[in-house]
Amino acid sequence: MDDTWELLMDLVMAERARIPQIAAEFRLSPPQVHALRVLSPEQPLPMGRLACALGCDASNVTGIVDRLERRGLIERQPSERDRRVKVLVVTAAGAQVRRQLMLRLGEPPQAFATLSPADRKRLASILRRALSRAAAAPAP
Amino acid sequence: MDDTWELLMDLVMAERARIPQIAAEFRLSPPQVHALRVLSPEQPLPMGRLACALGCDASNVTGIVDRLERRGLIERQPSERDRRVKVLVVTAAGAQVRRQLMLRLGEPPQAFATLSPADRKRLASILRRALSRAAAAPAP
DNA sequence: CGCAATAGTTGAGGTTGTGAAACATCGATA
DNA sequence: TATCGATGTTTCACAACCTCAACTATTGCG
Repeated sequence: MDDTWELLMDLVMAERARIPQIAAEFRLSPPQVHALRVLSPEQPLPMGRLACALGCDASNVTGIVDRLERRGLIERQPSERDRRVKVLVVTAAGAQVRRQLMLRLGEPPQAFATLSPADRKRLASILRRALSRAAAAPAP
Repeated sequence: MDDTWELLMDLVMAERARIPQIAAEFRLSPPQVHALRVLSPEQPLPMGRLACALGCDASNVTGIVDRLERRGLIERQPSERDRRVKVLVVTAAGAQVRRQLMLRLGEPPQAFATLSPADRKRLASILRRALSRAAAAPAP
């Protein structure tokens, strides 16, 4: 009788499908979008940390970064503290693309734009409760 | 100040990341999981319709179906009405794997298991309203 | 019949992903 | 200080995914 999660899953699936489409609008692949999302222009990140954020192997990140760098969106720079690591810096061009990308990704779907303010407020409140609990109970 | 959508997006992203992991548990790839999810054992589907459901090219589906068929989870069968189309039938083994897969995919995350019944009820109500509006306003 | 349209496959080319091995570098230890 | 295990990145081999264009077989219509 409790189909709450099922409903939410429908939404997750519907939104999931939007990402490849938005990626294509920017001539990027979904992993490239994910990477650009993670890479803040204000805070360079070592490759290893990007791999961790993307949840994939470090050797895989090499290729993704290669292609983003080839387009001039990011740059590898040697770290000053540790000569093994290369930090990823978002270029000016990359920052501009990223800005528009984030805007596009952040657009709420029609379904939510038409919800009443009261519903939105309630929804936000419930979600905050749920997410805070998720954060408070990490894997052992 | 309305971060409702942002909160929901966090949830979508978190759930999105779960799928490759669950797929790996079943020794399947994410597209294979998606395909098996779409293919109901009770209702065979032509390849073209599967391609449509997966949102990808028909030529791509050929390979995905190849691999699912090689594992004995589904079968290609000639359609009786149209000798061009091949309908995809879930085998007995496929139906069993699918059953467990759906169970695993349907598990609500901890965050929702700990929500109060009242919150769940409110959440379901709001989501139903949002999704019904989304369905009522399709693309032109 | 002739022929455009449709369902599926094939092949080329690019991207994602993993795992193993190589390499340079770091940090701790003897 | 010399060594040695651990770490960050890359490279390679391999499998899967994905698209596009071309191809075959079949359908349904004029």
